[in-house]
Amino acid sequence: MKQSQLFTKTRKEAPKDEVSKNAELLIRAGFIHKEMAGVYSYLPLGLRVLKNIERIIREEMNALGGQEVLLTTLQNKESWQKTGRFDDAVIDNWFKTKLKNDTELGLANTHEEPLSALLTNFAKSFRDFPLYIYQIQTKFRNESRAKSGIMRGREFLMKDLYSFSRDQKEHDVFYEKAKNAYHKIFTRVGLGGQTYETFASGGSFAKYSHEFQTVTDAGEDIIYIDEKKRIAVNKEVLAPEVLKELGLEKKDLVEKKAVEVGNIFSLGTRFSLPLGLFYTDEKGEKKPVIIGSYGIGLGRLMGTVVEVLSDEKGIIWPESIAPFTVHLVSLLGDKVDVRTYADNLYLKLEKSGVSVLYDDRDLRPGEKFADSDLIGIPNRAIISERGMKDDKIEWKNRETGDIEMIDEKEFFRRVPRTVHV
RNA sequence: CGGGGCGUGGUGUAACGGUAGCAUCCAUGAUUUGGGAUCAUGUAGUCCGAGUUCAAAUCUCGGCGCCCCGACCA
Repeated sequence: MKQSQLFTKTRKEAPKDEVSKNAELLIRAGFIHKEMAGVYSYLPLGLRVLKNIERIIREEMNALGGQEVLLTTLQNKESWQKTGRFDDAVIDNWFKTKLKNDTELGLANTHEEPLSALLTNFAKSFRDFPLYIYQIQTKFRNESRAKSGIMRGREFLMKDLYSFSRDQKEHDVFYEKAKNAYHKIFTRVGLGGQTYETFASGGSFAKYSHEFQTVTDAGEDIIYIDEKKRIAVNKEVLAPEVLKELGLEKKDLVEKKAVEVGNIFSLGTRFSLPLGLFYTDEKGEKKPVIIGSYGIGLGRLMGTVVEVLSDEKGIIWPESIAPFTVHLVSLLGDKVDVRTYADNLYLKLEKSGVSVLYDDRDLRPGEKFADSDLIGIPNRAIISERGMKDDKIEWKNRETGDIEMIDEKEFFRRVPRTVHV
């Protein structure tokens, strides 16, 4: 894409109504626009990042055997009444609305009930299970206090996977697989080193749930990390008997602030019983389905990457989710041949499928570099008179700042051709 | 939901109760071109509603909005 055609602009100054680093940088660089507290629009650059995150998650969910669906945003209250969760006293952050005839509806808050109820139409035999069903869909939660930019909003994109197993053992095996898939996802988006599998409160059907916590001061949670074992315990369950059970010792634990980028938990028969999700086994016996749920907030994940991977100049995207993998920057001056060469190089890159943002704007170098640092594309290729006199392209790494002068052949060897939006 | 702070051009900021200023962005022109250039000209603003006052961006009350701390977070 040509940068001259990008409708967004960068800003030199941070918006006064944002304090969090993720919102500040993402707004300054033109990735997102704040519509109201806790509600953000994704602009071209931001949407590309979101789509890349989505692609990685989708790949891992499919590898788990997940089937993708898209459930509705408007929700019938019937199934929620069966589980007792339509009551505001039970879930206090519902957005609710009404049909013209006064029928009450819920706006998508989560989907255990609708999906379980839906499944009763299809899955009835032991032969139909296990099932792993997921979606990437907008959730609405009436948070009493939105905060931290895109990390805690009232409207946000979420991947939610639900597992439907025939018994606890089958559930447990999948649960472990899902854990591994989650580790892969966080590693692939560049947060592997800072993200810990964390024991948290499990609710009524399991002793623990598992959170994936990324260490950052922007986090809301306090976790205790055993760095050697690479696991952590959420403060909410920290107790001597818990540590003993998990084989951890207090002296090995380090307290850190962290943000919950994902969570998985076992729901047992909490939803299958009231909603009538049963199957008939080999012997003709009717049994309740064991359910698990597995969530990742995409916007929160994107915000966390910005919190963790940025410097004083701007964002430093990992290649896997960067809006583009290469930022081609031409320093025009009045040299026509620089423009011609850069234009041609851009066309060649596009043709060979490289995800490239071409800064073809007629601006001074300082402004172009500042924008490039802010936007944070991992690889920068600078075309200038200086390089062209030796037939070289300047290849700069956003993270390290390292610069190499390389020829076009080497340049084409280096440009990433990863699957990318 | 409790507490605190704050609302001034698109953005960021100033103005004792007394002429709403600066910077940036945007538009036009000129000079510039390796780290957010310079000059000139132009466009554009006091969140909403009441009240006090000769006079309100400024004081009072109400509303709306935003941020932060805490509570909450299926």
